[in-house]
Amino acid sequence: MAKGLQTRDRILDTAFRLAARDGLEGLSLAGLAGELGMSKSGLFAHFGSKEELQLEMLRTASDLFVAKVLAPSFRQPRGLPRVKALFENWRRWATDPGLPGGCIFVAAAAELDDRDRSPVRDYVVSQQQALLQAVARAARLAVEVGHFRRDLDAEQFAFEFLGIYLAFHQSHRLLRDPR
Amino acid sequence: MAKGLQTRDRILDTAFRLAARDGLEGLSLAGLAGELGMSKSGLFAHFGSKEELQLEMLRTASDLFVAKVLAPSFRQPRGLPRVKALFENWRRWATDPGLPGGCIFVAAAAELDDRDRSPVRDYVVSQQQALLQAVARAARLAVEVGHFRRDLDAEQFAFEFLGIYLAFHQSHRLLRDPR
DNA sequence: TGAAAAAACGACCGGTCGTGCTTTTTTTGT
DNA sequence: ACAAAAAAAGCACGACCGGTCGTTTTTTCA
Repeated sequence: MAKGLQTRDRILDTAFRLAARDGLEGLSLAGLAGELGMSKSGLFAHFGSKEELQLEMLRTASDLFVAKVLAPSFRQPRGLPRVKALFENWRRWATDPGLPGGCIFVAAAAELDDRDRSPVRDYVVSQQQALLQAVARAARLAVEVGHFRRDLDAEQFAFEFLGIYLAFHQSHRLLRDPR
Repeated sequence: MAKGLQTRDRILDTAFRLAARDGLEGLSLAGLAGELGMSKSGLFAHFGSKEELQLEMLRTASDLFVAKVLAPSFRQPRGLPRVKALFENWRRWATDPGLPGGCIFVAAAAELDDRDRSPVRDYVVSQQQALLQAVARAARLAVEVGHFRRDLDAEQFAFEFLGIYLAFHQSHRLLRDPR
């Protein structure tokens, strides 16, 4: 009963990498199966539908994001060190050479932005909001500690934080500007 | 000899709107033909390939962007008024209710970011760079006129300008936050 | 070790994709 | 008005899509 879950993890891990480059729709069962060296039907049996595979894949991506970006940052002392760690870890996440295609959430957000509501879209939205909230929380703590101006708008700070990340992501991935 | 070009324009205009929502790959010939009330082959005869259609469509999008955002802004007096107009016109472009799906270039950029080079990708990159340059130029003029600090880094300003735009676009389209 | 259960497989389904080729309809210039 | 030219339609193709199903292989556990 363990072998199944093990392959399932392998599938999700590969799907995660593949989807970062080709998008959520661009990720095809045949292509994924080929990459894994297994049959399409054998792969598909692990999931009830492609949508469920996408959802599970995004969940593993979230877990990885928490493990690599959020958790280590929030282990830093509150205030400026934590905000700086957040920035630096997030930047690393977007440029990790092991993850071609950059941040899946950036790709997914652009892909789903004006689409109808769907479980996948709802999940991406909720994750994005949770992330903005986490950044805002770190900023508020930095105000309390005295590292930031007392009148700082934490939500606005999180918004601009995201903006810099998106612009950096685009410059790095699209324009291939290493700066 | 005029009817052909006229239909061609209609096709490109509709393709432009459709691609903003569904992306460059998501835009299908059958769907586009259906939207136009014409046959897939009749439509296809206007272009040698789908790639050429995508390119032509992006060119019309660029023309529209210049006409609606850049040209009117650069008619404003140099300095702060011009920069403000740039910001405001650009914001309007991203929220134009006539263009569901927001800015095609944002969608295309996310879709193509880590893909191999292609004529379409090259075009999007060149347009993005030209846009950043235009913003930087406006910023430099604002420095000359004395509206901005003398030591302003114009390229950095353009980068952050883009960041705010991207974050705004995402918040508006994905999170549906009207703020 | 052998039977039950889980996992992987291969063939196949209806449908859509982009793209040719041929024919019909519409527009154009005389 | 009529022939030449342009535009649109019709049809078919091979490839790929997500998904189903019955069979075979592998794993698990008694």
